[in-house]
Amino acid sequence: MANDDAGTPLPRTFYDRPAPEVAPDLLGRTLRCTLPEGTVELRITEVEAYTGPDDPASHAYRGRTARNAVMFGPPGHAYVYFTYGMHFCVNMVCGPALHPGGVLLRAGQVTGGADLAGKRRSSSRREHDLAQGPARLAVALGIDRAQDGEDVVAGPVLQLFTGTPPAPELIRSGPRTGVATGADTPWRFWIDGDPTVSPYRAHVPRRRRTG
DNA sequence: GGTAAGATCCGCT
DNA sequence: GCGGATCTTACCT
Repeated sequence: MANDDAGTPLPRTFYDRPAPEVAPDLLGRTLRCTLPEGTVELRITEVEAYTGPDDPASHAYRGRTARNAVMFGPPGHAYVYFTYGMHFCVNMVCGPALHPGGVLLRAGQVTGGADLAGKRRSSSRREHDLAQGPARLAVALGIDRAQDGEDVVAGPVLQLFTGTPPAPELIRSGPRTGVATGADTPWRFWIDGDPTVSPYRAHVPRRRRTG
């Protein structure tokens, strides 16, 4: 479970910067989720940055609501939201004082508690897709709405450690996945060549079900 | 009070 | 490669 390579906890100041700056810095970090069921650890391999009023794709774009309130709070907390009627996604809240926003965790390599992660991800066939995609990552870690607002600096449920960041030349960036607006903004970051990175998909509006 | 669209995933073809 | 699942949120009247 506990990984000796996890390193030391990331301090609050790590998150107190604009999301697009924090996002690439999160690659290679170790995220640990400790629940009564057990502990799962993963190495972050793919992220996306979202900011505030200047970012039409961000949940914070239209101001504070009950759903996105955590994004407007102090940095270093988890913003967990429910989408598509069935999926949870996890963000790290960044520098809200000056730049309300967060970083969506899109994929990771499970490095600890793979048995438990695999149990939760029963449809997973291979190790590399245990946390390949934001909703899969949340399932593998056991994260749902109960973790919305969790402090990822103080813990005790979610904690981030220094881990082993990739060499700078392995960090790639490109347009964000599945967003309707601001798709030209290269705020998706991933580790080049990592098998756990999710495939890019452009946004496709879903047609209303014809009655 | 009604409705359209969504920071997605899975199974089937 | 394509379409269905499933429900919350936010915007419109």
